[in-house]
Amino acid sequence: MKIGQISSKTGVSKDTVRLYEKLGLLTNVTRPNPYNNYKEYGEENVYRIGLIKEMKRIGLKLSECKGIIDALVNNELNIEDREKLIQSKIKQTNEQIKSLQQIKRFLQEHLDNDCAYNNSLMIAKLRGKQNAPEQ
Amino acid sequence: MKIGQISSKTGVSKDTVRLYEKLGLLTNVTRPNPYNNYKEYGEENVYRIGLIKEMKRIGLKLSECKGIIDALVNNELNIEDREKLIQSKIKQTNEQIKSLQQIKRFLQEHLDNDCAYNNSLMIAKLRGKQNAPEQ
DNA sequence: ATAAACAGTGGACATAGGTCAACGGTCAAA
DNA sequence: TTTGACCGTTGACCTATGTCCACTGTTTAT
Repeated sequence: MKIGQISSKTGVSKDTVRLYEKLGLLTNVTRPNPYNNYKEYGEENVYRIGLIKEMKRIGLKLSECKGIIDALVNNELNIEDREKLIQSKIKQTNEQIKSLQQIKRFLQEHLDNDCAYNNSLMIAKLRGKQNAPEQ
Repeated sequence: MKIGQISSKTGVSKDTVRLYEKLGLLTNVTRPNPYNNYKEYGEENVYRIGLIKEMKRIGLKLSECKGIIDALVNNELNIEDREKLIQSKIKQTNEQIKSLQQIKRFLQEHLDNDCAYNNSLMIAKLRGKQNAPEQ
């Protein structure tokens, strides 16, 4: 498919598709027609962009997205190295999940304190010298 | 404490401390000495910067960090609005956790396929037209 | 008293990740 | 065949998040 189609199919702009291509996040982009030099994008790039969107949404940088994708499809690595690479990505992901859960607990605690007696050590820590709120 | 001290205590550069202050992420920054105009940072800012670092690590932007901190300490909001704000942050956090778990499952699946028979639908989807790997 | 370390300000610069506009070529439908 | 939608390239521009530098003033150690 041409760039307009993959753009509307994935919901990212044509410029962004071109950027991702330039950054090496896409694959198998060809120019099959000798009379124009339109590029041709296959379905795997739709899939890649979808995955990139998902990873970006949770805060991964494009270079990290590329790292993951490359780890998954890299033909040059032998099985052991690829396995190690993916294991390390999984570890990173686990750590991020833990951090998020911590933040969630943190928020939840604030919420509980708000409802109960509106006085939390953490609020105090964030607020500093101000007086306790009264509302 | 002065900027050098909070900088080394938190591990972020002085410039970054100044940037965070300018962006409204810190609080209670004063200039207690009338003869110099050195700024004074309290312990609550150490705590804030630590929290910011944690949130940044998992991909939150500074504006989002500010959103969360403000939601937690905002005195202007009444309890209901603050509760709603925090609830929405918790919801966002939950969605991020789900995404991460999906990516983790995704990685795990690749790993399993790698070990088992090195041939996965998803790898194929990412790879596109290339031949199946043989290694 | 003087040098070194520290502080503040302003502005330039850097990188990531895009977005947009201009220009010229191409395709498709009326 | 002409018009409008599409494509590629280039380069400017934008926000976010910092970093660095020059200049000035202050504090501290010797």
